[in-house]
Amino acid sequence: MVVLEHFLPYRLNVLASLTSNALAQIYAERFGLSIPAWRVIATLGQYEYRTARDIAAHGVMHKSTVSRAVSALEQRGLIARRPNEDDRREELLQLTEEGREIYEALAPEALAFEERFISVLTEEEQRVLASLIDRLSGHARQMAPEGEAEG
Amino acid sequence: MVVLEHFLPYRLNVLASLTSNALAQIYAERFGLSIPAWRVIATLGQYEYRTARDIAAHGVMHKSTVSRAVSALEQRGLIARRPNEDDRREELLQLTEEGREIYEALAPEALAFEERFISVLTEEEQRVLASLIDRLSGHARQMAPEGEAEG
DNA sequence: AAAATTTTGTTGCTGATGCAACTAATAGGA
DNA sequence: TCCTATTAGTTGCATCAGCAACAAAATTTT
Repeated sequence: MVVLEHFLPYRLNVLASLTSNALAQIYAERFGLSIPAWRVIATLGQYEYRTARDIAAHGVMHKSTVSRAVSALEQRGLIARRPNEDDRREELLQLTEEGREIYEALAPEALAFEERFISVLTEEEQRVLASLIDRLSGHARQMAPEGEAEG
Repeated sequence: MVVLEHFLPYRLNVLASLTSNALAQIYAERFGLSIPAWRVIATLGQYEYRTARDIAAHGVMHKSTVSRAVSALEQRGLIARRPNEDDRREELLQLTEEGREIYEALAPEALAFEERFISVLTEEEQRVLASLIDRLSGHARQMAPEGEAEG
């Protein structure tokens, strides 16, 4: 018999949703950003220039999700696109000044949230958790090669 | 700076999505069930009689999600509703014979998937992971009291 | 060099989700 | 008892996700 409360995929989903929703509230209420938008901004904050394709891979999102998030962010003036002259299929994306300001306001809050969230665990437990997640993710990717994750 | 690959909420989401998608494929392709539908069936498989409200709480789903899943399952003849004579706002739900057959075919597959999925970890690591997830979930619930999780 | 294939990114469509408003039933208070 | 508040469940609405089809550009094959 499957006891839902003990079923690992279920529990992972519940935990991920709890944290995701709590975080999304910060993104949305304070900065009007969706989770995909946040991932785009976080990627560009980290790497300066990236293409939509890179961002999708980095943020584990579907390319259409990224495309729409990028459009919205561009309209809001938070990121800028510039065609790549060497390969005109691609566009290089980067944060505008305003985009970077938002990133720099948001990043510490995201990290503070993570810190608060994970503070029930000891440092050692945090390391163990990170390692277990890594191994499970690697294994899960092998089990189901294709596919992007939620946004 | 937020390094997405190291950011715990992000990593939890990716892992949960990976497992969820892989599992959902089994539910969907083999039995035509969505995740909410699976949770309803799993709950009724476990408890026999339940109200929609119980199922929502047990499966951490929004009541509208449960309502629609229940309607669909009823139409397919997998569950039956019976008004509670003592409180006619409620309806008691239970699996039909066909519903139970599906549950009994699906449950072992779900458990086998879980087993395969978690088999990269030792028994001891599995226990540790379960405990860490429990503590984090409990803590996350305190941080953001309201709210249901994905379906 | 022409044709076929692959790749980047966009968009129409469909289905799912959560919120909020609603109905019906019950419980509680004056 | 009547009036209000709460609760179970449904449904309209807006949003959002992913798929698949597509256009444009680059790459590979012959």
